[in-house]
This record gives sequence, C-alpha cells and structure tokens, in this order.
Amino acid sequence: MQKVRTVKGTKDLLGKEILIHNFITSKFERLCKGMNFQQITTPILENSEIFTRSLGLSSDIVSKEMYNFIDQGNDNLVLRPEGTAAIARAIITNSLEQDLNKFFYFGPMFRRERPQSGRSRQFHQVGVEYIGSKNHLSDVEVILLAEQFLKDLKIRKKLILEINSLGNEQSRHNYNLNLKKFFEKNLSKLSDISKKRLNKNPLRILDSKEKKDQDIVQSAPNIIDYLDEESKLFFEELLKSLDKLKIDYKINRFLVRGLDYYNHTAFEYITNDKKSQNTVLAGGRYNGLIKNLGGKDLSGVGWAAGIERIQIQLEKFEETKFKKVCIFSTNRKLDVEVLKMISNLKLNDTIQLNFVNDGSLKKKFAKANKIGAYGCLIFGEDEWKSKQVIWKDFNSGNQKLINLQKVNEFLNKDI
RNA sequence: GUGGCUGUAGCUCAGUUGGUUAGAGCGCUGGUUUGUGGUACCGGAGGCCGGGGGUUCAAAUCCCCUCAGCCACCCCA
Repeated sequence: MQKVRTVKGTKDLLGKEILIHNFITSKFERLCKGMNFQQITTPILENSEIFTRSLGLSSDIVSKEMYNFIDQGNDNLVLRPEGTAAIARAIITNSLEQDLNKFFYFGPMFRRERPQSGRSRQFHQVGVEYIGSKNHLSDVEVILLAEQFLKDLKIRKKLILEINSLGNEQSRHNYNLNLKKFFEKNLSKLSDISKKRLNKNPLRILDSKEKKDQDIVQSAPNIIDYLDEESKLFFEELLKSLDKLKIDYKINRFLVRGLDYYNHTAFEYITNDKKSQNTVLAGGRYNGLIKNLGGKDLSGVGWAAGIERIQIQLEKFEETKFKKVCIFSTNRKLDVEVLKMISNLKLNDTIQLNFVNDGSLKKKFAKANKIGAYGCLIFGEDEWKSKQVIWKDFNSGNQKLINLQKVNEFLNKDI
C-alpha cells in the first residue's frame, strides 16, 4: 500500500512551522488593531464570478489557476485564489458602502500552479484593504502599515520597495494602445512568449525576464509620460509623502501588477536575492473594483503578503521557551492523585507540565530527560505519607522536598 | 502547462563492472537486579530500494512508463 499523503502543493502545518506561522499572524494582528483596522474573515468558498469579474478573464489566475467546480446543487464555486475581490464582495454583501472601511485578514488561498520554492497550491496570506477613500494619504497609510509590519518582523532591510503608477483608467488605456503599437513595430525582436502576451496584456511584456525582451523594453514608451494631470498629481503627491516619512522606495516604471483591477498606485516589496519568487508583499489601488462587482463606485487600496515567503526571509525565529516540568509517581496507585493535583494547579503560561504515566521509574526519568525537562516533580510513596513531593532539578541533579500545598507556588515562583 | 535534478529504515546517507539473506550513523525500543535521567556497554524492531512494465540465469543497480519531492520557466503573495 502506498502511504496516504497530502494533495500536491499542500502540506500539514505542524511543529516549528506552525509556531512561525502564528508568530507572523499575531504580530500582524496586533499591528493592524493598533491602527484601527478591523478583522474580517471571508469564506474560503466563493461563487466563481467574484473572481472572474474582477481579476480579468485573461489573467493567469482566472484562466488556468483557479480551483473551481460545480457542486451538487449546480453552483459554480471556487476556492478563493486571493483576498481582495472577496473583501470587495463582503463590502457589498454587508451593505458597508456608505463609510470608510479598514479591514485586515489572514487565511489560506488556493492556486493550481506547479509548486516550487515560495510557491504552493495552498498558501497563506495576510492582507489589508482600505476602502472608500480616494485620498493618496490612504495609500501612504497602507504602505506605512506594511513598513511597520516588515520592521516588526526584522526583515524590512532585506527588502526593496518598488513603486509605480498605472494611472487612472483612461491613462492606462491610452498607454496600453501606444505600448501595443510600439511592440507591434518591434514584433520580430520579441520573444515567443511576449508575442502571445501582446494581444492579451501588453503591460506584462514590461516585466518580462527574457533578455531579448528586456532590451526592447528599455526603449518602450514610459508610462509616466502617459499619465493625465489627475493621475500624475496623485502619484507625485504620494511620492512626496513617502519622502517626508523617509520611506525608502525605488520607482520601477516596469512594475505592473498582473490583476486587471489595479490602477494608480502599484507597489511591491521584493527581496534582492535574485530568486524567482521574490515578491514578499505587494499591493496597489483598485478604484473600479467594487463598482465592477455591482456595488457603488468606491475606491480602495491595499496589499497582501505571503506568509510562507515571509518565513523564507525570517532567518532566526526565537521560539518562546517553555519550562518543561515532568510529573509522575513511583507507584501506579498514586497516579490518580497526581492527576488530581495537576487539575488543581494554576500555572504561569511559561510552564509546560508533562504527566508521564507509563514505564518504570527509570523510564520516566529518561523520558523527562529526553524532552528536555527543566526538572521533575515526583510523587514518592514514602513522601506521600507526609503530604510531600520530591522536586528534582535536572541542571544540578539536586533534590528537595516540597509540601503538597506549596507546589503551585513553587512552580510559579521558584523555578 | 514546459524543463532540470532527486527518490534505499523514522531521519541523514553508503551500496563496486548487475551476483548470496540490502548496510552504517543518528533516532526508536528492551536490558546492565526492580526509588532516579544524561555517559558507557550489550540486545531488538523497523525496508514491496517511490510504483508499474521490460531486458537478464540474476536488477536497488540497465531500459521504458508513471508518481512524488525539490528547483527553474511561466505567473504571482
């Protein structure tokens, strides 16, 4: 029999990994709450149209990476591939359209891609969405939150913030046309992949990794030149604010985000090691999204970060050290008394009790040693008669007697 | 979806030009007289050599297919 295993590109989260996972989400949660972002958890299952209508039919996610299926009731469902569209949906569903909304979320996302370093089919994101504000200061606020988050995790210095503007819809459209014209003129010099991209989404050619393409791209029209007054002003104001806040960034005119709903601001925190999956946190503005899904014309800006990708950047993770204490008896008959005492203890959360109920006394000590216990509490038959237990410190090897009634105090204060 | 590398014990890996019953270290487990761990010594369990097919008297080893993992392309967090 073959061993049963997880679905390709998914894995069980356990041991040190889940501790790191929780470490990241708890830092994130604390920070977001401190800046008055509200938590939201949307279902993992959504109707397919939420994503097909917002991400764009030609996007890779929609065209080939979504886990979608028809359920027994003939509903067209999908395991969510990303968070933003789902939150836009939640705004509409819950009639939250008349106010500003600042949300944060974390949870699993699903995309059917070939797994590799920093990429799996079920992965986890933390993200924020600031909805209902057209002000560039909202973009700044959201970026500031990202800055703080990455600093909290001590990985900010390993990352570069790249930023660009795609302009408003008209600007973007206008630029797209000109870009297409330009590439059509240079069709013969493009890579095969980019020839295909030309009709689908010419913007994507800009961040092509093919050397062939990169040469031509250098002389391609610059998006900044095609921004209209409104878009240009928005971008300039944003950059000025970042300067004032002393946030390090680099303008990358080739930065385009792959999802259709983005406009104006686009940004990415990327690692400087030249690995392929180098985007750790990314986001931007999506002014038409909610209208697109049938809601009011609300603008929004936000970002998402991959927990697994953060994890790769996290060099050393300091595990919270528990003091492990083993507790056992010298005689089976006393074991129930041991459990009774344990149930009455009120311990600090730094202490981890481990009741050992099996094996010879020697085995029990050996077990304690193996799990790295700080010491042992032993219920000895003789000592029990005078309501005492033995404490053995594993560092020194010394033992002493403790009154049964003082055990709780002893564990909390004296070890 | 395309390509490269890798699959032998729980883990890390040996395994010769194909040749007896597939090994080591670590880990696990039992013991060295039953109320004391770490160290040492002696034992034990645990492998469809990823799966399937082929070549051969004989395959962990050679060939084909397949699956999985890792990595890269593509794309993205």
